[in-house]
Amino acid sequence: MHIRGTVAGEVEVRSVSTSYGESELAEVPLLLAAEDDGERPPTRTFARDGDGAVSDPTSDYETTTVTLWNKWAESADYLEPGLEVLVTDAKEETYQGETQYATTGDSYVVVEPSFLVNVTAIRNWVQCPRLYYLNKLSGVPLNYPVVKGTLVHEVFGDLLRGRDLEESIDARVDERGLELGLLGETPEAVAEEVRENAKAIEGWLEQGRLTEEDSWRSEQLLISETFGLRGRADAIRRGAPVELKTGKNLKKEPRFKDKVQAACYALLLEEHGGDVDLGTLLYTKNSALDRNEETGDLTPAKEFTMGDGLLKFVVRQRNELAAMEISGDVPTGYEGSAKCEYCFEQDTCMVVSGRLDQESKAGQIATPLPEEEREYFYRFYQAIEEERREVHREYAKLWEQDAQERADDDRALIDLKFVEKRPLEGGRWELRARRTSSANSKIREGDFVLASDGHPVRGNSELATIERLDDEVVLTADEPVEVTRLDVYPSELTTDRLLVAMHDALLKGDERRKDILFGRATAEFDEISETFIDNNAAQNEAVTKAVGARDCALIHGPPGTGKTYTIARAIRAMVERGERVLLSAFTNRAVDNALEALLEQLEDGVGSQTQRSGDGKAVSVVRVGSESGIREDMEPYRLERAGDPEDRVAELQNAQVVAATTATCGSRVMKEQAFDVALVDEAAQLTEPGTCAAINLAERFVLVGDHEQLPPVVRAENDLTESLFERLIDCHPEAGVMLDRQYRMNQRIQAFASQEFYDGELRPAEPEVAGRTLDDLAGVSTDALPPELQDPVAFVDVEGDGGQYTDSEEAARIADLIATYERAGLERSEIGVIAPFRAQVSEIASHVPDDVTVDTVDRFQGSSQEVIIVSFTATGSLEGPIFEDYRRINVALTRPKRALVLVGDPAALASDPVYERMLEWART
DNA sequence: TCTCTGCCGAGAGGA
Repeated sequence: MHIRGTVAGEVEVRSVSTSYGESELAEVPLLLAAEDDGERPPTRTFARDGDGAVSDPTSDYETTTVTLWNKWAESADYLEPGLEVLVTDAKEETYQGETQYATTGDSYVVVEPSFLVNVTAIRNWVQCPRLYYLNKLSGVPLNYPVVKGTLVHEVFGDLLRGRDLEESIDARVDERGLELGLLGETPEAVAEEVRENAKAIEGWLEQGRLTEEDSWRSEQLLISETFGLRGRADAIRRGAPVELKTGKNLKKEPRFKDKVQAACYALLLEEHGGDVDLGTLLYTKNSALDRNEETGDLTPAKEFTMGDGLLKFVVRQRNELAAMEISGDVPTGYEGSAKCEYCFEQDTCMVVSGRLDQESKAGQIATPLPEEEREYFYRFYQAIEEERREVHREYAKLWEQDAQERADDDRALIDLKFVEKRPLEGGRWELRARRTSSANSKIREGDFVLASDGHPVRGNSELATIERLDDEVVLTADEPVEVTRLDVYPSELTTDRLLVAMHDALLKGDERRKDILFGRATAEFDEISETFIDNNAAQNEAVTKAVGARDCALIHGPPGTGKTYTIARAIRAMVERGERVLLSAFTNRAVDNALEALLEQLEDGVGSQTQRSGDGKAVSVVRVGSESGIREDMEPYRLERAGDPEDRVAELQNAQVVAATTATCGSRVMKEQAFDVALVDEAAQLTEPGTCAAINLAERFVLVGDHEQLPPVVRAENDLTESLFERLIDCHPEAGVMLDRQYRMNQRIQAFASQEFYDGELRPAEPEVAGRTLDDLAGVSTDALPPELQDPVAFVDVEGDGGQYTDSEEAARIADLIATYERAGLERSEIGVIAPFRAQVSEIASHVPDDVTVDTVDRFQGSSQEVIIVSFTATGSLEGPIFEDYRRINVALTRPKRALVLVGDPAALASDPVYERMLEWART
């Protein structure tokens, strides 16, 4: 039976004499819960909250002792109270009348099984725990061996799927044009080298075909809920893992870390019903010239038998890694037996140790960072790792939640009916399924998802790209899966990049930059006499500061104040001065909006320049990002990654303006780029490390945003919730400018937000704005509206149905209001409805016509409408965290141009002072 | 059950 529980106290380790000799044992007090539903293997579980504390240790729970024998006793060192432990194939014993458990010869002990560890992470960890840590901190830089290795793997996969070798090489090399260009490689030379490696693979494949019909499967993503492992095996041949290595290995035996990697895949396969005792490592750089002296063997393949001992060793290593990650400790390198003098990362290791004043086996060089910087590092390291644990929790939900729960959570589409699988050129597959309901989910076109025939972890599943998602789902994948279900596949990519950005800012960052970030120096500016914007003093000052900033400028742009225009004008001025500019923001949408404004601005700019100097040179602009993320009309500016390396790299390198999300700024390709200025829009929605990803690439930076609107989205409550923008606005008032003229709202609409959030400083830019009403719109007459809707701000009293997250009475009333506006001549597309909860958004959407935009506050940020109707969805009181953040109400109230209607229960709203003031304002 | 976007996925190698 499997035993699962939390460590409930101190672990006792001792030696005992047995009939087999001296044995180690560890006695672990464990808190168990009742048997679960029996769907899974007989496992005893317990309930625990996020901090590892048992949430309700009542009579449902029982404490017992699990004895871990011999090697498993080693794990006792890090079995802190609160850690979760799973013991497979345990035996039950009775001791002094109490039931206890112990490991058997077949047992595995898994620490924190819900913490999914990557196979490659274990490989690094086995090599040296500190190497694992360093890789995490600084990422893998762009270098040729890595790119070549990736290429050979891709070609290998293609060969297994039956693709022609030359066709595969051509296509794969072409796809990596940009990277190869940055590395200064020619396609011919790379293709030749890949061909060399591929020959070794082909030769070996031929051998296999001569002997018997092999059964192959390429690149399968495997997840183990028992061992807490995930990884993607290069190939599986007759049920056993095959790992490809493009490095050289002339020894008889495979390298140990490679064996470890194969052993991880064996464990994964075992959970999926396999019985693996053989692993193959394919060293493709080994050629006929490297004939094995002993055996005379020409093959690059090295087979080895996978003993029980190796598999258990691997699990213990995984445990050690998981325990360290949970505790937040920093590895020193003493945990392993690697020799520092052979290590490629020795220098990096010593510098990191020195700068962060960490203990390390390699020793320290360089002087430590100032204490406040080290404190910052550890604070943000913790915060980012907390985010990572939240991502891990998302993975765990793949098996902890049942299908319906995941669908209700919008994380899965479970209603699919498989239609067909069709082979594509190049050996990949197109999969089609029909949707049988209109259930919504966060899955969208272009996403990477787990496509399965029933269960994302236990069933047959494959990573797939969503090509189309309407009544039918069209996917592409490496292998054919009879898909009936799609699950969101969580990714650690963002957290990885945050960590690297923070590391780079502190350890590679320029001293002056850090003085600014830590408030140790005052921001300086060049004198600029040019006038950039005639009729708006604040905007002109903002552009002047942005252009003249030697360190940074901070532009505070409340709703409707033309920050996008200001950004565009500033970039144009920078470009005209010959500077190279990075334009970034957190979301693709924000990047595209800013880019659109810039393109308009540049058209004007080039025109006027032509008039002035006769030099009408076009400015080259490039948008970096994935096809699915970039808005269609910006597609012509998208940097294509595939193609001739020289051309690709020239396009990027010569671009005067590069636009990309902050996440993309952390990519290997973007990290190779350098800019004079980084301009970050919607900076108040970015975490500090997120902002660093962009500003790390530039000499100076300009942040544009509004910290009175919504903060960054983070999973865990921690230091990431405050933006760098907000912090710098406080500590560098000399660098800040607030845009104080708004071009959006009627004066009456703007009054409350201005008073409440902007100290009354926000004003209409022009009389036309202040006095705008629905009457300005063609065919609309305010007189046709009932008296209560004739004022630009109206309150509609609806008592509500008392529902927690929905209110059908409000929804019905809103449908009436929309009909009323329509009768007065408004187009449906001119009306927007905002609700706090997604459930209420769906409720309202089911009451109103399709062409009325209904969405949550969060998703309305950044856009505006002629008429906005707000559904408060609260009866009696304003309970719930969503109402606590007043920035959300600021966003909702500042979306309309000409009319705002608040719908809700006055009694509920009056229960909070801010909402009460809002009520007064709306009713007068 | 509060709100939620990114990312070409993971992994590719060097003695």
